Amino acid sequence: MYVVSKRIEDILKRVLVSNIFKDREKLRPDYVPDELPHREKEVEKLAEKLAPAVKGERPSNIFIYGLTGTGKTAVTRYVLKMIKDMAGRLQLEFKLMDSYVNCKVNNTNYSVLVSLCESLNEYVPFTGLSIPELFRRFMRALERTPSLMFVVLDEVDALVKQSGDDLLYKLTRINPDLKRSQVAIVGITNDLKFTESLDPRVKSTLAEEEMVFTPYTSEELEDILRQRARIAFKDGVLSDEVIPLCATLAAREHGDARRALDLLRVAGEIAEREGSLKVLETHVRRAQVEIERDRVIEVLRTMPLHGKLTLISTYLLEKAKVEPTTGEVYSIYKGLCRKLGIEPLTHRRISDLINELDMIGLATAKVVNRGRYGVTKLIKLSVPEGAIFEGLKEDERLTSFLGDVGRAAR
DNA sequence: CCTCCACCGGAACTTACGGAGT
DNA sequence: ACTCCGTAAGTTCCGGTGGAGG
Repeated sequence: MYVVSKRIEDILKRVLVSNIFKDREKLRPDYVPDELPHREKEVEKLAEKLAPAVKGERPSNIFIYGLTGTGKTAVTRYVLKMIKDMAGRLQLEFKLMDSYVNCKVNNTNYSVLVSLCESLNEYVPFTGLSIPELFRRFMRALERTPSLMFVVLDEVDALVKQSGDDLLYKLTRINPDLKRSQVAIVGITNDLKFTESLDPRVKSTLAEEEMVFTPYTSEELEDILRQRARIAFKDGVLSDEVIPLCATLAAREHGDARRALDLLRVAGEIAEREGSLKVLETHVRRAQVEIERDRVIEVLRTMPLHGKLTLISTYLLEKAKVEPTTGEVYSIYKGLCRKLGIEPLTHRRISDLINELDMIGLATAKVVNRGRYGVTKLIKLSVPEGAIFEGLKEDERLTSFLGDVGRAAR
């Protein structure tokens, strides 16, 4: 008892007085720093485009493209914050507001509208109403006070893929129906050829202006990391090679700043956990493995049963040195279902589940044409099997034969 | 040069669910 | 109590595909 409470005390102490961190929150992806290194031009350009807002003129709708972690969201937040600060000092006779919606999280028309309403302090039920009714309430809330509202739709491609562009169409044409207020849309996407999938009518109004964010280079990432490290870490705890390594690793992933910051933060956490006084190269290496591993386990935890079975089927085929094609996976999958005494899904559905595995990044699925022998998908797992087993073992529906699978693996 | 495999993937439809409005 | 609504997951149906092998 004494030993345990002593250890808990140690843990608490370590959290309270860190050897490593000054302020860990500064490394979180949603933290917007006072300056955005190597995005000065973008900040300026976006500010120019949005500036008319402070005069009460509706800015053009803007579309921002760029891969993940290139600063799109940060720049947008940053500029909007400055504009709102400015507006606050000017005492305008209208309200300047913004609503940020992440469409990857809210990827249905309904939930996007719900969060738009909520940002106007308009309560709406999370289900039950019709879309037109929801839209009406949004407009009513908007008209309560004269206002200019920025609607930021982050990862808007996810919304369109899921639910079509109806809502986008309606939003782009809302202004003529508003008497006292105005809406400007900022669309953000990391799908570079997203607008091709849009209705031309939507495209022309939504993307009146366009901006493209290019990936950070390794050197630029280093600057970003240095700036954050200064405020997040205690002085002198980072050994020299840490920041360049994080930058290089992230640059390999198309210059993803979020990735770089994650690496740095987790490396710090690992160092802290083992009571090291410095963050070393080895901590970064281990951070890389840990991030990936945690991601896999988390994804697996929330994956539906049939998705898991599809994954296991692929795994078994790879172990048996059979090329996993859709057909092969499906027949193994059916066998697993029989063992579990559950109804298998259709071939068509499994084909989709395989695509989902690809999308999540647990596997890659490539369509191959084998001429005489038809067209199929060639599936390949892209994560270590250890992490897969780790993620699956909690599922008690699988425990009965997961042991067998494990043994077969050895 | 044609055929034909073994699937791909779009689209419409079904079912179940949670809840609103009346 | 009843009807209406949107979403998620899954099924059914079906036209399309492109190159190995005849």
